[in-house]
Amino acid sequence: MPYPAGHRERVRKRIVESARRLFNRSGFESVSVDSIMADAGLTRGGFYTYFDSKSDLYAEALGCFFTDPNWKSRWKGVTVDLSAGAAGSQIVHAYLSRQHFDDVENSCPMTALPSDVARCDKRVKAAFENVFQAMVDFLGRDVKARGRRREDRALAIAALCVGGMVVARSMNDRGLGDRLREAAKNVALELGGWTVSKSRRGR
Amino acid sequence: MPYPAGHRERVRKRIVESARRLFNRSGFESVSVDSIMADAGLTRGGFYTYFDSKSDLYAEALGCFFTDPNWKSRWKGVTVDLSAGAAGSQIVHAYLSRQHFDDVENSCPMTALPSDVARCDKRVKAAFENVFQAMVDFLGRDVKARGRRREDRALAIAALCVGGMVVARSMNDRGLGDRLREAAKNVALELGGWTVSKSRRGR
DNA sequence: TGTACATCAGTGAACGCGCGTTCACTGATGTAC
DNA sequence: TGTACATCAGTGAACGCGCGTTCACTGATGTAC
Repeated sequence: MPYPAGHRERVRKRIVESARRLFNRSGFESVSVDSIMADAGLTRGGFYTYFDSKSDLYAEALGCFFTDPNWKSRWKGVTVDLSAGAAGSQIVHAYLSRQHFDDVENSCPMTALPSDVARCDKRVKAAFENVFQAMVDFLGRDVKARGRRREDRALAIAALCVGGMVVARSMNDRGLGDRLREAAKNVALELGGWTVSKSRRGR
Repeated sequence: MPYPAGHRERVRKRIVESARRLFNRSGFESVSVDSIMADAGLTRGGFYTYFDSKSDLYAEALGCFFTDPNWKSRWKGVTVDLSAGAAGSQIVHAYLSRQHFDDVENSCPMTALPSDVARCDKRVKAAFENVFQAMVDFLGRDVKARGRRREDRALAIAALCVGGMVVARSMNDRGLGDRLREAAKNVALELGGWTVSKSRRGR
């Protein structure tokens, strides 16, 4: 058994990480297997001993967003502490933050890749679905409403976060993007029943 | 002056239409100039007498969504009549309809292409921005609130429509997609102050 | 009405390039003795 | 401790292919006479 135990595991993880960042930045088509392997410090030839296809890796890179225990502090200066209560409000603030807006590489894949995924195969969509479902579950526990209305609002808040962010990223005018994130944040907090005092509305 | 007057204009329009449909279906990278020209009944060689680059055509195809006066009846069985009042409610219903969900080719580009656009150049983003701004303007006139709150809600309703649709398209589970569209619709109507009687909530 | 002609919309072969994937090979490693 | 060896992680050349773009050419057209 040459090479230390766990070596393969660690290298594999490094490839997935490189892929996640590069896919987030450039989408599925524009990232080559070559560039992923180079980013991970390897050459293209070894790729197919780790993954069956580029598409396979894509599904894995996409799905690992909430699986990775580090997601809660992925955006610099923004952390989410689910044990501290008001998790829903924290997620909304973090998701629609300027830090998340700017940090494309560590972006939530729902913001960076949704229209890519809509054209992909079932495994990729399944991974996307899991990410969305996880977000809705986190939000839902905290929504101040009951039954159907609670479900509706959890789904809507998630859609609002994703929609606000994805549209903001697709515009030239940074100011308009800021306004949009701000509006989405205000309305999302209102929908969750997490509205804060007026003095904090400016930021 | 060989060829009838307006011939060039008409052919050009046909190319943009083909491009719009194909880009909506497969995104920027996966559609070739060849396939667009073939779809328009031409061969690849002529392309560059009409457009400077593939990217140029993309920007134009994207921007023409609300410019084309036919957008109000783009999805089969769903029409929007802005003169009839309650335009906001109509837009929300149309945007989040199953018809829009299914009709990818005639989809709003904000639903079909947002993460593509986020990686494109300024001209493409400018076109996207115009589409979004147009939608927000249509909605804003009708929102039952005032001042800053009205603006916030118009922006949020638009983001909710786009987000709900784009996420629904990226999932495997059609049922979950239906639930999401439904929830987004309910919440969007509530935000606009356009809530209808309980009996219509099922559909 | 019929013919010769100039125009230019459209053609299709060709360019260099980068892609996903395969495969025969190399060489760094831990192990056995 | 030192050496020979089997293993297998990683290499890089090669495959066929489709891409965006260019360009010398063709042939359908309206016009002039």
